[in-house]
Amino acid sequence: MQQDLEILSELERGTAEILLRTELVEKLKLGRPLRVKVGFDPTAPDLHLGHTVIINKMRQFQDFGHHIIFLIGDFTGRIGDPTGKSATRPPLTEEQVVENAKTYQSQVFKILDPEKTEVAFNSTWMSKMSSSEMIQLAAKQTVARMLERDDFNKRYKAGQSIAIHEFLYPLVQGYDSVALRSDIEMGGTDQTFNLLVGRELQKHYGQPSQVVITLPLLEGLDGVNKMSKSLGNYIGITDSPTEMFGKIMSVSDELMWRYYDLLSFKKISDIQTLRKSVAEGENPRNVKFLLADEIITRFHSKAAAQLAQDDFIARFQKGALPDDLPEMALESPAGGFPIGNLLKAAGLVESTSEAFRMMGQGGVKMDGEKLEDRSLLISKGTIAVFQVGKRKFARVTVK
RNA sequence: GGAGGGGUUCCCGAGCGGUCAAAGGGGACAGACUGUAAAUUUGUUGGCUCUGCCUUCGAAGGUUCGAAUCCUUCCCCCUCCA
Repeated sequence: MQQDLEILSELERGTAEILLRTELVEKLKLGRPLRVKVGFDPTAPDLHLGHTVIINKMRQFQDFGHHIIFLIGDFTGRIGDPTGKSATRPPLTEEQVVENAKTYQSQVFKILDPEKTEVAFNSTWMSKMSSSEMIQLAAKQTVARMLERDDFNKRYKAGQSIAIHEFLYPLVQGYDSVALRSDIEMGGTDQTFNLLVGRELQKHYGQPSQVVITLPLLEGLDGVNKMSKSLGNYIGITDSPTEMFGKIMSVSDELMWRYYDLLSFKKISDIQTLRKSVAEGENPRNVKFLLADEIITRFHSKAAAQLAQDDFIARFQKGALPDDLPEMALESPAGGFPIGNLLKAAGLVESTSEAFRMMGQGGVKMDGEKLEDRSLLISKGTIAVFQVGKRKFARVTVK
């Protein structure tokens, strides 16, 4: 009993909400592995730290002996989302789904134990569902209830469109819980509504309702929006150690604590100690170093983390060039390579116009020398390091 | 089915025949300052063979010396009524 309570407080750590907590306590007392379901969208196979908040929690359940179901929502992914609003997602092909699923697994298993994880695809049962069954499923929810969901509500009030199939997605997700007989479903706080639909549907299908556990959404590097690939404010778990280090260092001090809370495996008391030291004058940068070290060690290795830090110090405190400097040889047109074109060909800028803009702002350097002459021609045989802004470099050999 | 409103550059949003690559804000990027932090501040923000040229204002046609702005058809969104 005492032991159950200890487990409970560990499981509660870092969660946003548990509905209902009393039910969770009951379920934990059942003395059998609980079926914990978490769904993932197969359209974005590259995981970032935002996803790992929940994966870490899954790992925790796993460590306590529970059964983790990693559900891939391939059925909905294959239908696509032609709402029109959010940059029309093309439906995925079966091969793409399989491919994405593989990518997912290889990344997720950096945290989860593959031996103890069940991977499921909702197309297994959804693609067999007949249209009459689908309508029966739809009959179990009401439009008014759907409009309670925050984003639907806002869009409805703002006069934006809501396609019918969007109402179907929460139903499908909820039905997944029925199909899997899940005891617990976890998701981000933005999933609360969908997760609750699962509870209701299970009741309709004569099953005990799942406990819903929501986890906070991790803010992205901008500190405002949730971390997402499409916003470009993410730290991917396959990012190189140097990239990770740089991105973590660019996080604001305030956000750093948020990352500690949601991503670090350190004890809460240890994090408190760090906060205290900063309050007493410690440079927050050093605390950020520790965070970077922990995260890079998790996804790469301790050695890689150390190298990344050394590289960072050398580069930004001593002005050295990065280790992983891209090297390339570019074919020059006759008569010399116009600087704008060279920067574009090297991938340092999007367009020659941008190259000229950057030059006008003093953001372009060749071997450390600021370049300002936009008509500059780089002659064949030149080997030089070009830099645009603080973080874009390339060593170019002009052929 | 009927009536009305609307689709503008990354986003929001002005423009309603020439001076519009298109106000303003947001975001982003770059410079200064720093701890690749925040705040502040300066600037940039369609492309190119860059003092000029080319492409953009839902799509396609048309009127005009000239269209984001006018006309026609089409597509899409919203509101109210049925």
